[in-house]
Amino acid sequence: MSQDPDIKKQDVDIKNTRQRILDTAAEWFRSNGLAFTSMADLARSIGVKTSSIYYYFESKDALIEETFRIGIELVHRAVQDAVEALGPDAPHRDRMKAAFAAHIHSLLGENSYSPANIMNYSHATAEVRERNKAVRIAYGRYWASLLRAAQQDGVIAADVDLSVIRMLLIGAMNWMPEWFTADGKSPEVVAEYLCRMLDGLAPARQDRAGRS
Amino acid sequence: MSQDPDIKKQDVDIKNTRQRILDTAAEWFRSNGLAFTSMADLARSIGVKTSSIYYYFESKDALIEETFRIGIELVHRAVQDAVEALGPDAPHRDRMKAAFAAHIHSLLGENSYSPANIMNYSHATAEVRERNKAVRIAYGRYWASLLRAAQQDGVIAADVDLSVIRMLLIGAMNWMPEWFTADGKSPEVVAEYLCRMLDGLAPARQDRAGRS
DNA sequence: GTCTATAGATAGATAGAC
DNA sequence: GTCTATCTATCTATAGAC
Repeated sequence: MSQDPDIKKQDVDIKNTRQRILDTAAEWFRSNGLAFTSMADLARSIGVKTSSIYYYFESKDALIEETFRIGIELVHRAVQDAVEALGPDAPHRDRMKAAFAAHIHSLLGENSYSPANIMNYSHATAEVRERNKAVRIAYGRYWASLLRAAQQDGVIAADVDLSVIRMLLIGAMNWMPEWFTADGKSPEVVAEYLCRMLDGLAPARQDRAGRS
Repeated sequence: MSQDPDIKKQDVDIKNTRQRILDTAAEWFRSNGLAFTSMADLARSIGVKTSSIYYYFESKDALIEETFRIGIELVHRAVQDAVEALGPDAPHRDRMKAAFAAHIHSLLGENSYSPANIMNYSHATAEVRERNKAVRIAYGRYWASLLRAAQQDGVIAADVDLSVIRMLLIGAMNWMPEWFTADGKSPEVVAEYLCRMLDGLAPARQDRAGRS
Protein backbone atom coordinates (compact mmCIF):
# COMPACT_ATOMS: atom_id res chain seq x y z
CA MET A 1 0.00 0.00 0.00
CA SER A 2 2.95 2.39 0.60
CA GLN A 3 4.42 4.17 -2.39
CA ASP A 4 7.71 3.07 -3.76
CA PRO A 5 10.00 6.14 -3.54
CA ASP A 6 11.88 4.94 -6.60
CA ILE A 7 8.83 5.53 -8.78
CA LYS A 8 9.02 9.14 -9.88
CA LYS A 9 6.21 11.26 -11.22
CA GLN A 10 7.60 10.83 -14.71
CA ASP A 11 7.44 7.06 -14.46
CA VAL A 12 3.87 7.19 -13.22
CA ASP A 13 2.90 9.26 -16.25
CA ILE A 14 4.62 6.79 -18.52
CA LYS A 15 2.75 3.90 -17.01
CA ASN A 16 -0.59 5.67 -17.07
CA THR A 17 -0.49 6.70 -20.71
CA ARG A 18 0.88 3.37 -21.82
CA GLN A 19 -1.78 1.56 -19.85
CA ARG A 20 -4.54 3.73 -21.28
CA ILE A 21 -3.32 2.98 -24.80
CA LEU A 22 -3.42 -0.75 -24.09
CA ASP A 23 -6.85 -0.65 -22.45
CA THR A 24 -8.35 1.40 -25.24
CA ALA A 25 -6.76 -0.74 -27.92
CA ALA A 26 -8.19 -3.90 -26.34
CA GLU A 27 -11.67 -2.37 -26.31
CA TRP A 28 -11.46 -1.24 -29.92
CA PHE A 29 -10.01 -4.54 -31.10
CA ARG A 30 -12.82 -6.41 -29.39
CA SER A 31 -15.56 -4.16 -30.77
CA ASN A 32 -14.28 -3.30 -34.22
CA GLY A 33 -11.54 -5.75 -35.08
CA LEU A 34 -7.88 -5.13 -35.81
CA ALA A 35 -8.09 -3.60 -39.27
CA PHE A 36 -11.05 -1.37 -38.48
CA THR A 37 -9.16 0.13 -35.54
CA SER A 38 -6.76 2.85 -36.66
CA MET A 39 -4.01 4.38 -34.61
CA ALA A 40 -5.87 7.68 -35.04
CA ASP A 41 -8.98 6.13 -33.52
CA LEU A 42 -7.03 5.07 -30.46
CA ALA A 43 -5.27 8.41 -30.08
CA ARG A 44 -8.56 10.29 -30.32
CA SER A 45 -10.17 8.05 -27.69
CA ILE A 46 -7.34 8.70 -25.26
CA GLY A 47 -6.93 12.38 -26.02
CA VAL A 48 -3.42 12.32 -27.43
CA LYS A 49 -2.01 12.56 -30.93
CA THR A 50 -1.25 9.56 -33.09
CA SER A 51 2.47 10.10 -32.89
CA SER A 52 2.41 9.77 -29.11
CA ILE A 53 1.44 6.12 -29.39
CA TYR A 54 4.65 5.48 -31.29
CA TYR A 55 6.63 6.67 -28.29
CA TYR A 56 5.37 3.59 -26.41
CA PHE A 57 4.89 1.05 -29.21
CA GLU A 58 7.10 0.76 -32.22
CA SER A 59 4.25 -0.34 -34.51
CA LYS A 60 0.59 -1.26 -34.61
CA ASP A 61 1.59 -4.90 -34.66
CA ALA A 62 3.64 -4.45 -31.50
CA LEU A 63 0.55 -2.99 -29.82
CA ILE A 64 -1.62 -5.84 -31.04
CA GLU A 65 0.97 -8.32 -29.83
CA GLU A 66 0.96 -6.95 -26.30
CA THR A 67 -2.85 -6.86 -26.02
CA PHE A 68 -2.87 -10.46 -27.28
CA ARG A 69 -0.35 -11.59 -24.66
CA ILE A 70 -2.26 -9.90 -21.84
CA GLY A 71 -5.52 -11.40 -23.10
CA ILE A 72 -4.30 -14.98 -22.78
CA GLU A 73 -2.49 -14.37 -19.51
CA LEU A 74 -5.66 -12.93 -17.94
CA VAL A 75 -7.94 -15.79 -18.94
CA HIS A 76 -5.30 -18.37 -18.03
CA ARG A 77 -4.88 -16.93 -14.56
CA ALA A 78 -8.63 -16.56 -14.05
CA VAL A 79 -9.30 -20.18 -14.97
CA GLN A 80 -6.42 -21.59 -12.97
CA ASP A 81 -7.30 -19.52 -9.90
CA ALA A 82 -10.93 -20.62 -10.07
CA VAL A 83 -9.98 -24.28 -10.22
CA GLU A 84 -7.34 -24.08 -7.50
CA ALA A 85 -9.75 -22.23 -5.21
CA LEU A 86 -11.73 -25.47 -5.01
CA GLY A 87 -8.87 -27.28 -3.35
CA PRO A 88 -6.97 -30.35 -4.54
CA ASP A 89 -9.71 -32.87 -3.70
CA ALA A 90 -12.64 -31.28 -5.52
CA PRO A 91 -14.55 -33.59 -7.91
CA HIS A 92 -13.53 -33.35 -11.54
CA ARG A 93 -16.99 -32.20 -12.55
CA ASP A 94 -16.77 -29.24 -10.16
CA ARG A 95 -13.31 -28.41 -11.40
CA MET A 96 -14.45 -28.44 -15.02
CA LYS A 97 -17.48 -26.32 -14.21
CA ALA A 98 -15.30 -23.74 -12.43
CA ALA A 99 -12.95 -23.67 -15.42
CA PHE A 100 -15.84 -23.22 -17.86
CA ALA A 101 -17.39 -20.42 -15.84
CA ALA A 102 -14.08 -18.57 -15.44
CA HIS A 103 -13.27 -18.81 -19.15
CA ILE A 104 -16.75 -17.56 -20.07
CA HIS A 105 -16.51 -14.69 -17.58
CA SER A 106 -13.20 -13.65 -19.10
CA LEU A 107 -14.72 -13.57 -22.57
CA LEU A 108 -17.89 -11.70 -21.62
CA GLY A 109 -16.86 -9.53 -18.68
CA GLU A 110 -15.10 -6.21 -18.22
CA ASN A 111 -11.72 -7.50 -19.38
CA SER A 112 -11.48 -6.64 -23.09
CA TYR A 113 -8.05 -8.19 -23.63
CA SER A 114 -9.17 -11.80 -23.73
CA PRO A 115 -12.03 -11.34 -26.24
CA ALA A 116 -9.78 -9.01 -28.27
CA ASN A 117 -7.36 -11.91 -28.64
CA ILE A 118 -9.91 -14.68 -29.16
CA MET A 119 -11.93 -12.80 -31.76
CA ASN A 120 -9.01 -11.49 -33.81
CA TYR A 121 -6.20 -14.00 -33.57
CA SER A 122 -6.86 -15.64 -36.91
CA HIS A 123 -6.72 -12.33 -38.76
CA ALA A 124 -3.48 -11.11 -37.22
CA THR A 125 -0.25 -11.27 -39.19
CA ALA A 126 1.78 -14.46 -39.11
CA GLU A 127 4.43 -12.70 -37.03
CA VAL A 128 1.95 -11.62 -34.37
CA ARG A 129 0.40 -15.07 -34.23
CA GLU A 130 3.82 -16.64 -33.89
CA ARG A 131 4.76 -14.37 -31.00
CA ASN A 132 1.47 -15.20 -29.28
CA LYS A 133 1.91 -18.93 -29.56
CA ALA A 134 3.85 -19.59 -26.37
CA VAL A 135 1.18 -18.24 -24.01
CA ARG A 136 -1.57 -19.88 -26.04
CA ILE A 137 0.11 -23.25 -25.85
CA ALA A 138 0.61 -22.89 -22.11
CA TYR A 139 -3.08 -22.13 -21.66
CA GLY A 140 -4.11 -25.05 -23.85
CA ARG A 141 -1.87 -27.34 -21.83
CA TYR A 142 -3.69 -26.33 -18.66
CA TRP A 143 -7.03 -27.38 -20.12
CA ALA A 144 -5.42 -30.57 -21.39
CA SER A 145 -4.23 -31.35 -17.87
CA LEU A 146 -7.74 -30.87 -16.44
CA LEU A 147 -9.25 -33.22 -18.98
CA ARG A 148 -6.46 -35.77 -18.66
CA ALA A 149 -6.95 -35.97 -14.91
CA ALA A 150 -10.69 -36.50 -15.41
CA GLN A 151 -10.02 -39.26 -17.93
CA GLN A 152 -7.43 -40.97 -15.74
CA ASP A 153 -9.94 -41.08 -12.86
CA GLY A 154 -12.57 -42.65 -15.09
CA VAL A 155 -14.88 -39.65 -15.43
CA ILE A 156 -14.24 -39.51 -19.17
CA ALA A 157 -14.15 -42.72 -21.20
CA ALA A 158 -10.70 -43.97 -22.13
CA ASP A 159 -11.43 -44.01 -25.87
CA VAL A 160 -12.17 -40.26 -26.02
CA ASP A 161 -9.70 -38.13 -27.97
CA LEU A 162 -9.13 -35.37 -25.44
CA SER A 163 -7.58 -32.91 -27.87
CA VAL A 164 -10.71 -32.93 -30.03
CA ILE A 165 -12.98 -32.58 -26.99
CA ARG A 166 -10.86 -29.77 -25.63
CA MET A 167 -11.11 -27.78 -28.84
CA LEU A 168 -14.86 -28.41 -29.17
CA LEU A 169 -15.53 -27.25 -25.61
CA ILE A 170 -13.27 -24.20 -25.86
CA GLY A 171 -14.75 -23.45 -29.29
CA ALA A 172 -18.28 -23.57 -27.90
CA MET A 173 -17.24 -20.97 -25.32
CA ASN A 174 -15.15 -18.85 -27.67
CA TRP A 175 -18.15 -18.49 -29.93
CA MET A 176 -20.27 -17.02 -27.13
CA PRO A 177 -19.32 -13.38 -27.82
CA GLU A 178 -21.17 -13.85 -31.11
CA TRP A 179 -24.52 -14.65 -29.53
CA PHE A 180 -24.58 -14.40 -25.74
CA THR A 181 -26.67 -11.57 -24.30
CA ALA A 182 -26.72 -10.71 -20.61
CA ASP A 183 -30.52 -10.84 -20.55
CA GLY A 184 -30.32 -14.56 -21.31
CA LYS A 185 -28.75 -17.27 -19.19
CA SER A 186 -25.84 -16.57 -16.85
CA PRO A 187 -22.32 -17.89 -17.52
CA GLU A 188 -22.80 -20.38 -14.69
CA VAL A 189 -25.87 -21.85 -16.35
CA VAL A 190 -23.93 -22.26 -19.58
CA ALA A 191 -21.06 -23.84 -17.63
CA GLU A 192 -23.49 -26.39 -16.19
CA TYR A 193 -24.72 -27.25 -19.68
CA LEU A 194 -21.15 -27.81 -20.80
CA CYS A 195 -20.70 -30.17 -17.86
CA ARG A 196 -23.80 -32.08 -18.88
CA MET A 197 -22.39 -32.39 -22.36
CA LEU A 198 -19.18 -33.71 -20.84
CA ASP A 199 -21.31 -36.27 -18.98
CA GLY A 200 -22.13 -37.75 -22.37
CA LEU A 201 -18.48 -38.76 -22.68
CA ALA A 202 -18.49 -40.75 -19.44
CA PRO A 203 -17.67 -44.46 -19.66
CA ALA A 204 -20.59 -46.86 -20.11
CA ARG A 205 -22.01 -47.78 -16.70
CA GLN A 206 -20.75 -51.34 -16.55
CA ASP A 207 -17.22 -50.06 -17.23
CA ARG A 208 -17.20 -47.49 -14.46
CA ALA A 209 -15.11 -48.36 -11.43
CA GLY A 210 -13.55 -45.28 -9.85
CA ARG A 211 -15.71 -42.14 -9.60
CA SER A 212 -15.62 -38.54 -8.40
CA MET B 1 -27.26 -30.31 -70.89
CA SER B 2 -28.36 -28.49 -74.05
CA GLN B 3 -27.57 -24.80 -74.33
CA ASP B 4 -30.33 -22.28 -73.82
CA PRO B 5 -30.43 -20.26 -77.06
CA ASP B 6 -31.58 -17.21 -75.11
CA ILE B 7 -28.24 -17.01 -73.34
CA LYS B 8 -25.99 -14.96 -75.57
CA LYS B 9 -22.23 -14.86 -75.52
CA GLN B 10 -22.39 -11.51 -73.81
CA ASP B 11 -24.50 -12.88 -70.94
CA VAL B 12 -22.14 -15.79 -70.47
CA ASP B 13 -19.24 -13.38 -70.10
CA ILE B 14 -21.18 -11.36 -67.58
CA LYS B 15 -21.93 -14.40 -65.52
CA ASN B 16 -18.41 -15.72 -65.69
CA THR B 17 -16.72 -12.53 -64.57
CA ARG B 18 -19.26 -11.86 -61.89
CA GLN B 19 -18.96 -15.40 -60.62
CA ARG B 20 -15.18 -15.21 -60.56
CA ILE B 21 -15.35 -12.02 -58.52
CA LEU B 22 -17.65 -13.69 -56.00
CA ASP B 23 -15.57 -16.86 -55.78
CA THR B 24 -12.34 -14.96 -55.34
CA ALA B 25 -13.87 -12.59 -52.79
CA ALA B 26 -15.12 -15.53 -50.72
CA GLU B 27 -11.64 -17.07 -50.72
CA TRP B 28 -9.95 -13.83 -49.72
CA PHE B 29 -12.52 -13.04 -47.05
CA ARG B 30 -12.03 -16.48 -45.56
CA SER B 31 -8.25 -16.33 -45.60
CA ASN B 32 -7.56 -12.68 -44.86
CA GLY B 33 -10.72 -11.14 -43.47
CA LEU B 34 -12.87 -8.35 -44.83
CA ALA B 35 -10.68 -5.35 -44.08
CA PHE B 36 -7.46 -6.99 -45.19
CA THR B 37 -9.00 -7.79 -48.56
CA SER B 38 -8.89 -4.81 -50.89
CA MET B 39 -10.77 -4.41 -54.12
CA ALA B 40 -7.36 -4.20 -55.79
CA ASP B 41 -6.39 -7.57 -54.33
CA LEU B 42 -9.48 -9.14 -55.83
CA ALA B 43 -9.02 -7.48 -59.21
CA ARG B 44 -5.39 -8.60 -59.39
CA SER B 45 -6.35 -12.19 -58.53
CA ILE B 46 -8.92 -12.29 -61.30
CA GLY B 47 -6.86 -10.44 -63.88
CA VAL B 48 -9.04 -7.36 -64.30
CA LYS B 49 -8.80 -3.80 -63.08
CA THR B 50 -10.36 -2.58 -59.87
CA SER B 51 -12.92 -0.46 -61.67
CA SER B 52 -14.33 -3.51 -63.43
CA ILE B 53 -15.59 -4.89 -60.14
CA TYR B 54 -17.74 -1.80 -59.76
CA TYR B 55 -19.53 -2.68 -62.96
CA TYR B 56 -20.97 -5.73 -61.16
CA PHE B 57 -21.15 -4.54 -57.55
CA GLU B 58 -21.98 -1.05 -56.47
CA SER B 59 -19.71 -1.19 -53.42
CA LYS B 60 -17.46 -3.43 -51.39
CA ASP B 61 -20.26 -3.87 -48.88
CA ALA B 62 -22.59 -5.05 -51.64
CA LEU B 63 -20.00 -7.66 -52.58
CA ILE B 64 -19.59 -8.75 -48.99
CA GLU B 65 -23.34 -8.94 -48.61
CA GLU B 66 -23.73 -11.29 -51.54
CA THR B 67 -20.91 -13.62 -50.46
CA PHE B 68 -22.51 -13.68 -47.00
CA ARG B 69 -25.92 -14.61 -48.38
CA ILE B 70 -24.49 -17.39 -50.53
CA GLY B 71 -22.47 -18.67 -47.59
CA ILE B 72 -25.53 -19.24 -45.41
CA GLU B 73 -27.64 -20.59 -48.25
CA LEU B 74 -24.98 -23.18 -49.09
CA VAL B 75 -24.56 -24.51 -45.58
CA HIS B 76 -28.32 -24.45 -44.98
CA ARG B 77 -29.00 -26.48 -48.10
CA ALA B 78 -26.14 -28.91 -47.37
CA VAL B 79 -27.37 -29.61 -43.85
CA GLN B 80 -31.02 -29.93 -44.82
CA ASP B 81 -30.22 -32.20 -47.77
CA ALA B 82 -28.06 -34.44 -45.58
CA VAL B 83 -30.81 -34.83 -42.99
CA GLU B 84 -33.60 -35.36 -45.51
CA ALA B 85 -31.53 -37.98 -47.32
CA LEU B 86 -31.95 -40.18 -44.24
CA GLY B 87 -35.69 -40.35 -44.74
CA PRO B 88 -38.46 -39.25 -42.36
CA ASP B 89 -38.11 -42.15 -39.93
CA ALA B 90 -34.41 -41.95 -39.15
CA PRO B 91 -33.47 -41.85 -35.46
CA HIS B 92 -32.86 -38.37 -34.06
CA ARG B 93 -29.29 -39.21 -33.22
CA ASP B 94 -28.58 -40.12 -36.85
CA ARG B 95 -30.28 -36.97 -38.04
CA MET B 96 -28.22 -34.82 -35.68
CA LYS B 97 -25.01 -36.55 -36.71
CA ALA B 98 -25.77 -35.97 -40.39
CA ALA B 99 -26.48 -32.31 -39.67
CA PHE B 100 -23.23 -31.92 -37.71
CA ALA B 101 -21.18 -33.58 -40.43
CA ALA B 102 -22.72 -31.48 -43.20
CA HIS B 103 -22.21 -28.22 -41.32
CA ILE B 104 -18.59 -29.11 -40.60
CA HIS B 105 -17.98 -30.09 -44.23
CA SER B 106 -19.35 -26.74 -45.36
CA LEU B 107 -16.99 -24.91 -43.04
CA LEU B 108 -13.87 -26.89 -43.90
CA GLY B 109 -14.40 -27.96 -47.51
CA GLU B 110 -13.98 -26.38 -50.91
CA ASN B 111 -16.86 -23.94 -50.45
CA SER B 112 -15.30 -20.69 -49.21
CA TYR B 113 -18.56 -18.77 -48.91
CA SER B 114 -19.76 -20.36 -45.69
CA PRO B 115 -16.52 -19.90 -43.72
CA ALA B 116 -16.19 -16.41 -45.19
CA ASN B 117 -19.52 -15.56 -43.59
CA ILE B 118 -19.00 -17.39 -40.30
CA MET B 119 -15.55 -15.98 -39.68
CA ASN B 120 -16.31 -12.37 -40.58
CA TYR B 121 -19.93 -11.69 -39.76
CA SER B 122 -19.23 -9.94 -36.47
CA HIS B 123 -16.83 -7.49 -38.10
CA ALA B 124 -19.08 -6.50 -40.97
CA THR B 125 -20.93 -3.20 -40.92
CA ALA B 126 -24.31 -3.03 -39.18
CA GLU B 127 -26.01 -2.66 -42.57
CA VAL B 128 -24.41 -5.80 -43.97
CA ARG B 129 -25.26 -7.77 -40.84
CA GLU B 130 -28.82 -6.54 -40.97
CA ARG B 131 -29.22 -7.61 -44.60
CA ASN B 132 -27.79 -11.04 -43.75
CA LYS B 133 -30.14 -11.63 -40.86
CA ALA B 134 -33.05 -13.20 -42.73
CA VAL B 135 -31.10 -16.15 -44.12
CA ARG B 136 -29.25 -16.58 -40.82
CA ILE B 137 -32.50 -16.73 -38.89
CA ALA B 138 -33.92 -19.25 -41.34
CA TYR B 139 -30.88 -21.46 -40.90
CA GLY B 140 -31.03 -21.17 -37.12
CA ARG B 141 -34.69 -22.12 -37.21
CA TYR B 142 -33.84 -25.32 -39.04
CA TRP B 143 -31.42 -26.37 -36.30
CA ALA B 144 -34.02 -25.40 -33.71
CA SER B 145 -36.55 -27.67 -35.40
CA LEU B 146 -34.13 -30.60 -35.34
CA LEU B 147 -33.46 -30.17 -31.64
CA ARG B 148 -37.12 -29.57 -30.80
CA ALA B 149 -38.13 -32.80 -32.49
CA ALA B 150 -35.48 -34.68 -30.52
CA GLN B 151 -36.67 -33.15 -27.27
CA GLN B 152 -40.33 -33.86 -28.00
CA ASP B 153 -39.50 -37.50 -28.60
CA GLY B 154 -37.66 -37.73 -25.29
CA VAL B 155 -34.12 -37.93 -26.65
CA ILE B 156 -33.22 -34.63 -24.98
CA ALA B 157 -34.42 -33.92 -21.44
CA ALA B 158 -37.42 -31.61 -21.15
CA ASP B 159 -35.61 -29.14 -18.88
CA VAL B 160 -32.87 -28.38 -21.43
CA ASP B 161 -32.86 -24.86 -22.89
CA LEU B 162 -32.57 -25.71 -26.57
CA SER B 163 -31.51 -22.24 -27.70
CA VAL B 164 -28.44 -22.37 -25.47
CA ILE B 165 -27.58 -25.89 -26.58
CA ARG B 166 -28.05 -24.96 -30.21
CA MET B 167 -25.63 -22.04 -29.95
CA LEU B 168 -23.07 -24.08 -28.00
CA LEU B 169 -23.11 -26.89 -30.58
CA ILE B 170 -22.99 -24.54 -33.56
CA GLY B 171 -20.30 -22.53 -31.81
CA ALA B 172 -18.19 -25.64 -31.25
CA MET B 173 -18.37 -26.30 -35.00
CA ASN B 174 -17.93 -22.68 -36.09
CA TRP B 175 -14.69 -22.54 -34.14
CA MET B 176 -13.25 -25.49 -36.05
CA PRO B 177 -11.64 -23.38 -38.81
CA GLU B 178 -9.41 -22.01 -36.06
CA TRP B 179 -7.87 -25.37 -35.16
CA PHE B 180 -8.98 -28.26 -37.35
CA THR B 181 -6.32 -29.75 -39.59
CA ALA B 182 -7.02 -32.40 -42.21
CA ASP B 183 -4.28 -34.63 -40.82
CA GLY B 184 -6.30 -34.97 -37.64
CA LYS B 185 -9.75 -36.50 -37.21
CA SER B 186 -12.31 -36.45 -40.00
CA PRO B 187 -15.48 -34.32 -39.83
CA GLU B 188 -17.48 -37.50 -39.24
CA VAL B 189 -15.45 -38.38 -36.16
CA VAL B 190 -16.04 -34.89 -34.79
CA ALA B 191 -19.75 -35.22 -35.58
CA GLU B 192 -19.87 -38.44 -33.55
CA TYR B 193 -18.23 -36.68 -30.59
CA LEU B 194 -20.85 -33.95 -30.78
CA CYS B 195 -23.54 -36.65 -30.68
CA ARG B 196 -21.94 -38.16 -27.60
CA MET B 197 -22.00 -34.74 -25.98
CA LEU B 198 -25.68 -34.50 -26.87
CA ASP B 199 -26.17 -37.87 -25.15
CA GLY B 200 -25.23 -36.13 -21.92
CA LEU B 201 -28.43 -34.11 -22.22
CA ALA B 202 -30.65 -37.20 -22.43
CA PRO B 203 -33.29 -37.62 -19.73
CA ALA B 204 -32.32 -39.61 -16.63
CA ARG B 205 -32.95 -43.31 -17.28
CA GLN B 206 -35.99 -43.70 -15.08
CA ASP B 207 -37.68 -40.80 -16.90
CA ARG B 208 -37.18 -42.18 -20.34
CA ALA B 209 -40.31 -43.56 -22.01
CA GLY B 210 -40.24 -43.04 -25.77
CA ARG B 211 -36.93 -43.61 -27.57
CA SER B 212 -35.35 -43.50 -30.98
C1' DG C 1 -17.58 -4.72 -70.34
C1' DT C 2 -13.07 -3.30 -69.52
C1' DC C 3 -9.89 0.02 -69.62
C1' DT C 4 -6.90 4.53 -68.05
C1' DA C 5 -6.73 8.00 -65.01
C1' DT C 6 -7.65 10.08 -60.96
C1' DA C 7 -10.24 12.00 -57.13
C1' DG C 8 -10.59 12.22 -52.18
C1' DA C 9 -10.01 10.08 -47.88
C1' DT C 10 -7.41 7.69 -44.67
C1' DA C 11 -3.86 4.46 -43.33
C1' DG C 12 0.76 3.59 -40.66
C1' DA C 13 4.73 5.78 -39.60
C1' DT C 14 8.60 9.43 -38.98
C1' DA C 15 11.20 14.05 -38.15
C1' DG C 16 12.05 17.40 -35.31
C1' DA C 17 10.37 21.42 -32.28
C1' DC C 18 9.23 22.16 -27.53
C1' DG D 1 6.59 12.80 -23.39
C1' DT D 2 3.72 15.20 -26.43
C1' DC D 3 3.19 18.04 -30.00
C1' DT D 4 2.89 19.90 -35.26
C1' DA D 5 3.72 18.76 -39.67
C1' DT D 6 4.32 15.72 -43.14
C1' DC D 7 5.64 11.61 -46.02
C1' DT D 8 4.33 7.74 -48.57
C1' DA D 9 1.29 4.21 -49.49
C1' DT D 10 -3.09 2.43 -50.07
C1' DC D 11 -7.91 2.51 -49.87
C1' DT D 12 -12.85 2.89 -51.98
C1' DA D 13 -15.01 4.78 -55.61
C1' DT D 14 -15.95 7.51 -59.96
C1' DA D 15 -15.51 9.69 -64.80
C1' DG D 16 -15.10 8.93 -69.19
C1' DA D 17 -12.55 6.82 -73.37
C1' DC D 18 -12.82 2.72 -76.14
